[in-house]
Amino acid sequence: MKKQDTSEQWESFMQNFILFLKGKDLKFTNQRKALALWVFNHHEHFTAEDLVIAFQSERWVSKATIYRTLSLLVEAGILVEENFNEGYKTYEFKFNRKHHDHLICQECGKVIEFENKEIEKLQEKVALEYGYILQSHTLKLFGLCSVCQRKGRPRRP
Amino acid sequence: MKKQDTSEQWESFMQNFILFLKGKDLKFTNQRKALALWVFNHHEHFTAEDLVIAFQSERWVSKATIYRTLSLLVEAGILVEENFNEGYKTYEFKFNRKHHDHLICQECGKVIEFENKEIEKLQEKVALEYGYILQSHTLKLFGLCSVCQRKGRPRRP
DNA sequence: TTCCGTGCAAATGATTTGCAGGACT
DNA sequence: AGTCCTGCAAATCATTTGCACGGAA
Repeated sequence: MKKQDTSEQWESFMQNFILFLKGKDLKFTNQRKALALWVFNHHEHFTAEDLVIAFQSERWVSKATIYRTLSLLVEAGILVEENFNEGYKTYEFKFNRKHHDHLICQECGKVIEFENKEIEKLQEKVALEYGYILQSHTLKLFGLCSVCQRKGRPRRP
Repeated sequence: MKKQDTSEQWESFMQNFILFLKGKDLKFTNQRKALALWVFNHHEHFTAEDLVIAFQSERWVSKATIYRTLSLLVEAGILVEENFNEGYKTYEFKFNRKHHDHLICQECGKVIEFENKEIEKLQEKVALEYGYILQSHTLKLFGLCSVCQRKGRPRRP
């Protein structure tokens, strides 16, 4: 919470990104810096379109660069791609955050992050039963949040 | 396995589809019947493209009708849509099949279906903790199957 | 200076839709 | 007969790419 912490995180974050770029002989441009700063400040889920709106309106970073940079950030392990529902990708800040899964309200779209060690253990067990080495997983729970439950019959007419 | 069983399943399946259509004042056309028959015989995962290839080549059902019918089959509860990986949808036969989750090999793409009651119970518990009413879920485990483990270092160069 | 990056617009690929003639009930 | 359907081609939507110029190293 202290300003100092955030600033340190930022340093470490940016260093990480710069090293990643160097390792691939890529340049640390103003656009990449600006986009990295934006994602650093938006830990919630967002889409490419969100970035387009934020940056294209100021005539600052083009759509093409946004998509190209998002791919880099995913490759660098800074973001993860999620396919929640519709025909577009959702991104989530991952750098230095521990793994979690999602609980999604089908009515309002609200997303809650949760972590459950017991479930993870059972997943390992299942993988073993089938002779798999588990590398990663995705768990999404879809339901109705407490607010939407109260709104009565929530289905479309 | 007995012929009789399959035939009975088919009757029940088709009746179900016809009733669904009637309920929405939709017609049971030859195209819809042909597509329903195809999915009934393809319980594995498939894509819209698979159907296009199967039917367009014989100049029998158009792409537009395939997409429109897939939506109907999902609405009827006969198919479920999955977003496994890339930029297209995968469909899976659901009618009269019990729920299951997936274990996917990242090397060869093999998909194993599994069911784990303990995990499902814990999911209910998690949803409750956050005040959600659970409606459905998706659990995907990604890993290496036993065959691919033996092939040595399986990463791309 | 030398690549690499960027912006633009055009290309792509999956899926959707408008329209006019055809097929169920 | 009256709807609902289908096929076609054109339209969308998110995302990708080719190309010529501009900017980091």
